[in-house]
Amino acid sequence: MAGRTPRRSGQRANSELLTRDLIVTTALRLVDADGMDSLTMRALADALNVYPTAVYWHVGSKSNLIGLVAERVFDELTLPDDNQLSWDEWLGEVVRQWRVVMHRHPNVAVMSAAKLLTTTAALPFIERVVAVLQRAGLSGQQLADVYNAVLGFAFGWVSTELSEEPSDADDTWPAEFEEALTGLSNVAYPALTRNMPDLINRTLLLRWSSGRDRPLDSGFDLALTSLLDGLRRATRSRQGTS
Amino acid sequence: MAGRTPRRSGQRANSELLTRDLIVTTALRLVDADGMDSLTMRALADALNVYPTAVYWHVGSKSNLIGLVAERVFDELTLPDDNQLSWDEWLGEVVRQWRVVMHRHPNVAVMSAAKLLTTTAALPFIERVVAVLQRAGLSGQQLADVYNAVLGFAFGWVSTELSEEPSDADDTWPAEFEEALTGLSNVAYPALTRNMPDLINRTLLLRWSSGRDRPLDSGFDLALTSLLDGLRRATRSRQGTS
DNA sequence: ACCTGAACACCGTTCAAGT
DNA sequence: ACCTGAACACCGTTCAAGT
Repeated sequence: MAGRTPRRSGQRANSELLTRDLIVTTALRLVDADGMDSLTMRALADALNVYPTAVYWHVGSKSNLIGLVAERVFDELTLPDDNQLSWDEWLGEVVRQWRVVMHRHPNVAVMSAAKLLTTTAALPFIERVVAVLQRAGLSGQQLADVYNAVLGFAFGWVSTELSEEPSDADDTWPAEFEEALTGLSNVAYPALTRNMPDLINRTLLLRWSSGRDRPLDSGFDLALTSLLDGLRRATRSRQGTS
Repeated sequence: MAGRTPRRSGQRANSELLTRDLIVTTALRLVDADGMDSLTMRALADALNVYPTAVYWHVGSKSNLIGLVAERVFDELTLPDDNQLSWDEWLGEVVRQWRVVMHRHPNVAVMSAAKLLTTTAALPFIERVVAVLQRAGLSGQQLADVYNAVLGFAFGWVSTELSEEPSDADDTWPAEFEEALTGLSNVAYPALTRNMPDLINRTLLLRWSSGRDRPLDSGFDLALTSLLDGLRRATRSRQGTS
């Protein structure tokens, strides 16, 4: 097909030169538009109007490129001021911010929870989180536990909310799944059938739409406030332990 | 190479016949052994000593096969008795069980949070969860919110814990990352450097080992108990509020 | 019904060569 | 330094044909 082959002349089509930055920007655009699977080195090269190997020269490998895309999304985070807020309020705002950004880039969100990120680009972010926890009087193992509890929740919960729908193209599975759920026997599934109106396509394992189309706002709010409430009590009762 | 081509005779090598069940079992074995990426229809066919198209006849497509593998892992869950336990205690046990099973199949865990699961196989599990919440006096939107809060935490947090390390083969990034973290300036990163011994390779974004090798037990425990504690208070204070 | 065998349209990545 | 061009060893999936 036309468009597969880059320009034949020595220079690129547009006046911009091929840079690492432009590559990452274009990659993020592809991922946002059509999902992580649609990010191929060849499609990316096509979009940039160069040969795939030109992309390799700038980013090394696909997995490295994916890391760069994740960093780019990280940079969209703007952290709240850490005065005027208690540590749990501040962390709550950070997690909310995280969710907002991830809803802008759901395909990156899903990937971020799946792949271990080892990037120094997140260090300024982490410094602020640790500083807030330290100022709250936490230290040692307890500081690490609160950190993991909250960030694990933020990354994981939002990623689960945004998990991607199967793309079997022509498929009829949403209709079939809905039919199966509405047609459930109320003797075999008494609790489920009774509460189905509040659950169907609104809860995990009972939905066919991703949180991209149907955000689980109230469930997220409840989870976040409950977690922080519980953490506040847990840290208050045995402050400074170990 | 040898081994690529199935047997030439009419029948399979071993006496077992090729069934959907055997295919799923073999697929799970491949995924557990070498990760989700190593599950290719061709490698699977090789392991079963048939042509790839024979696998297609039984499972339809790769994405359908992945769903079947997820169901297989789901079946390993054994739910606790729901008498003798309060609803939050019971849910806590379920989430712990979930984590135990996912630690047995980390590659499936990561995939489960990334892909939207629409399977009727989980319905008996869901019925019990909803029944427990209902018996606790929850209903309507509040029931759905608690459900999403807890399951989203279970799926997401554990998936984040178990996220997979990059596999760039020969790579030296673990050592480089560790060096970057230990060599941090304590004027630029005062809180981070002060707490680094408790954080390095033990917390999200500051680790190069997956939770498969270094489980985040205490962080998980704190998060789970805090979440449930908070949920108990939140539901008690405004019971029945739709 | 169940499987073989060949083919199509893709992948990520490497290597040599150009400028 | 930066990119072209060709090639290698793979993919998922479809289709026709065998038994």
